[in-house]
Amino acid sequence: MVVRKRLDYGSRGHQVPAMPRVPSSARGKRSARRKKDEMSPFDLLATVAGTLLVDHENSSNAPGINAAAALTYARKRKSVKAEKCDDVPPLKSMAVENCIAGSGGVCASPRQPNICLAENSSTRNECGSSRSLEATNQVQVQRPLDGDTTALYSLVSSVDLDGRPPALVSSDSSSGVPLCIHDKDRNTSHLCHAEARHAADRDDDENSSGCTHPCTAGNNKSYMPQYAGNSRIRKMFASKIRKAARNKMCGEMSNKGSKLNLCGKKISTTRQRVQRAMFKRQKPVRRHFTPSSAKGILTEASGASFSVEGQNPLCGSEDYNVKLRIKSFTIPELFIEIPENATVGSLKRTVMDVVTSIIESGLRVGVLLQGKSIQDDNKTLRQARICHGENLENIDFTLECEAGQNSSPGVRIPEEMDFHGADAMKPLAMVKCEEPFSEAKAGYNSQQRVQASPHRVQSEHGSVHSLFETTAHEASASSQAIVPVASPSSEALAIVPVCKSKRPAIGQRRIRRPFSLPEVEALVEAVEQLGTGRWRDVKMLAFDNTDHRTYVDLKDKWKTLVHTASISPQQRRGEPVPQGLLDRVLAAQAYWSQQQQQVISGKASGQGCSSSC
DNA sequence: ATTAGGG
DNA sequence: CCCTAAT
Repeated sequence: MVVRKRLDYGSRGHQVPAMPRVPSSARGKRSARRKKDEMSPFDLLATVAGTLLVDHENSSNAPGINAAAALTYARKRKSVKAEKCDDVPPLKSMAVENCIAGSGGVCASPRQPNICLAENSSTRNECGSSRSLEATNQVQVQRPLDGDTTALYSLVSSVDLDGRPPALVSSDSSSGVPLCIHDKDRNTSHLCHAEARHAADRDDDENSSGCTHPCTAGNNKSYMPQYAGNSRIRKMFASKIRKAARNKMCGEMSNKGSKLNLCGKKISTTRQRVQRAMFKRQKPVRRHFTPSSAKGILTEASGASFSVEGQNPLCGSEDYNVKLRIKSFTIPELFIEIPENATVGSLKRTVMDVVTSIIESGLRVGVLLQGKSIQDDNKTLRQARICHGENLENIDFTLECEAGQNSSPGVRIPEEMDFHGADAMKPLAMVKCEEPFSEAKAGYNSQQRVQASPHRVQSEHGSVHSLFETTAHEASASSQAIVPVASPSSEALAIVPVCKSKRPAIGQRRIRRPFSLPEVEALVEAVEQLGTGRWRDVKMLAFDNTDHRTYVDLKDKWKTLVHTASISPQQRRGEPVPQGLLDRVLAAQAYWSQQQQQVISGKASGQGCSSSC
């Protein structure tokens, strides 16, 4: 293979340095060595002390870190990440919980997982009245009570969570507290309460080792600083969260329909920052993987949930027939991304498509009693303790995804969206992230949302980022944008707050985006010209317009390409890369590494680059 | 902000 | 892809 020699570097006038920057191989190695071998007793002490300090300072808000954990960190510093569980704020774990359609699926969340099952609406009143957007449907339900005469009327005790805003977003940039809207006129507050409890319960159910602190919700502000104060901990925390999220989203959900609540997708702020920065310094585009025009308006449909509106006073009766009426049934929350120039008609169609996809994916109703999901469908109501005399303060109904994840075509997770891709113009449903329920519990000022004007439509160019930011769990910040969503009867459900968070969300792994062949080709070509070690230039040369490929990504990709090229074809995985390309990779790698060697040797001998110049 | 490397 | 040390 002939390695392409220095060529004309085009407009940029790049000169391939005869002496490429010395890749101080020693640099990395040194650091690595240090990391592993130089941990001194001081490190341990410092670690412990620091951890304890942090713990102490935030003990009231973040019960997560404890002395034991600190010790653990100290002992296994290298695996601190794994230990971070304790630091996982309930908020994080919650967010994770609510994803329904795993990756690629739609995460809808019945923010108000309550259905108002009303028995002739005689007893119930407020519950559905406010939010019912859809037609009222009468449903006859037979409820065999296991031969027991226990009445079902207690079902009513369920929740009236309607007051809850579809999106728990704080509009106050100063507070990182997710809000639960309290509707003054309706006692929606308990909704938050109930959900917070659910969170806790779920935590327990899932053995989230020690990560059960849903109650810290009451004080987000105080709890956030904890992470801000210690970047290391924060990162570990983020990492932990990410992993938990990943596991939950992909694992849990596929098996048993998970709650249709929200999908906790967070975004790596750091990355965002980086990418944004790169965006700024964009230079003339050389490649065209990404049409830069595909920006769109992000719209969020309202979440769905219902409340049991009625109850069946069958107590003591032998009549097992229960007449229930679901007064309100809306689809779960979802995000839709659609070009600004799309027509209203297309918007409607898009919404319809998304809704359809959700429905087609299969939905089923889940029942939560005391925050715990009742999985066994064969249980009688009595066995499930859904009967008179039991603690029925909170029975929630949720929409659960019947099918596995990928069941919602065209729906993607926000982070994953490639706005530049060929399909960029296709409207996509997006996952909406919500704040942890537990957070909702904390009293917050509902006014914020109420004040929001229902006709604001976010359409600025930064919408993409905004959306991402919105989905970030850290939704602490921000301004909200309210997007009107088709809502016949107006009222709250129609208003979806979109939060724009300035603060980067911590820890959200980017979605995997395998390099396409054209991208690989572009990379190879660029490296052939520029060499290894000049990733920023490579980025500018071949991926300047591709936001999601950072120079680090390119470097990593090159690394994998080199590796791929050096192993047998049988061992290769993923989309096969043409051997020809791989050959070029090896050739370029060999050439440039040689160049670097020369530079190094030149330096070492103090000869400058005489040998190669 | 970049680069190099380990994970 | 992520995380980090060293530049």
